[in-house]
Amino acid sequence: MRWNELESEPCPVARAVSVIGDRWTVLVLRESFKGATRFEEFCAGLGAPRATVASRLAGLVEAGVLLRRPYADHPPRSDYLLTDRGRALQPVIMTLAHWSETWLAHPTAQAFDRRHTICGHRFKPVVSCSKCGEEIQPGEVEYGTRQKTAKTASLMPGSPDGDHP
Amino acid sequence: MRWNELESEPCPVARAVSVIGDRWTVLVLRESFKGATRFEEFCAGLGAPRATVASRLAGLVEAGVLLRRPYADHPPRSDYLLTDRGRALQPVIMTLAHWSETWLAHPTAQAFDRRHTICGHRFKPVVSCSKCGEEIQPGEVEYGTRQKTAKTASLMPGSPDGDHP
DNA sequence: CCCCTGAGTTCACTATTTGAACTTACCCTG
DNA sequence: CAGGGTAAGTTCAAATAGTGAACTCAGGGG
Repeated sequence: MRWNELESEPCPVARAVSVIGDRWTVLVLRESFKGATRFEEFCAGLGAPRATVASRLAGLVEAGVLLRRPYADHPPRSDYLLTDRGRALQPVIMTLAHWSETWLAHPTAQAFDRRHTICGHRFKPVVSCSKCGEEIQPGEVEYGTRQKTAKTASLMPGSPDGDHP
Repeated sequence: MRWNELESEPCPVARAVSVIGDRWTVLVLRESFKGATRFEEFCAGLGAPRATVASRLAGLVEAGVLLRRPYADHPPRSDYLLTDRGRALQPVIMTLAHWSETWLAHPTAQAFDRRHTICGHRFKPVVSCSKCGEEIQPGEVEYGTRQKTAKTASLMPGSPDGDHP
């Protein structure tokens, strides 16, 4: 199965992956959320080859996540803005960044400095259940269809490395 | 920049991407959360070439997201269990699936059937601020360092496709 | 005129993915 | 005990994608 066939899969995760399941694509989105709009800004923030940046931007535009808006003719210039669909990815990036800060500690790490503009604070994204309102703890989610739930290594001796916070 | 250099970047998103920023890796995790533990289960659920599955499983084990546990010698057999670090990725997969269900409607789509085992209901993952407790709306997050916030296409005329729910 | 910026494209190389077949080792059935 | 099945991978050639550097337009400035 080639990955461009993923977009016609019934599973929502597979279709999401067909849009943003690529290393550079996620980083392009990060730059977008941090305020980048122009080709050169994306190139500078990413350190990826220009051709790669161009192809990822084009893909995100095609997927309706970014909007390419010409802002000058003649030297034809465009910038790239998040659409509603793109902005809706913010929870994904936030939870991903939070996971990384929590579980991938690193000498030169620097937190992402996310601030909630309503209350003005730095925050952690808390994920809760839309039905009961309780915060969802790892292991409290069950995936239907198949009967079994995720099997985990909780009672394993000496799990290598899996022990940060 | 080659992507294996990403793991030593200061940005948490970049380091997260170095671990799970790959199409098949995310789908391997999906299978894990759905209960897969054995090599053949991953192969069957993914439709990816066996070599790719093997390499992604090895990568996730190396990253401490999965634990490879031998369960038989002689025909040497192992299975793959989520570690704490792996289970902590659940919010990422949930918000990703939710984004896809909301914004990538598709004829053959079928919802992921996530159920909160505490209250027993199907739910949507709601992301809120750990400081004020309010649900975070798109556009209410500001990324420090750079002054500007994400620029978006909210007041653009005729945004192509970016208008689903 | 010469160099600079912005937004890409082109090109030669390298690395990774794919799909199919092969391996190893045990179990089961007839 | 030959033949088939299962599990967990490896191996290999061919196709595909990513990399880094250089190049292209179209102006602008000095």
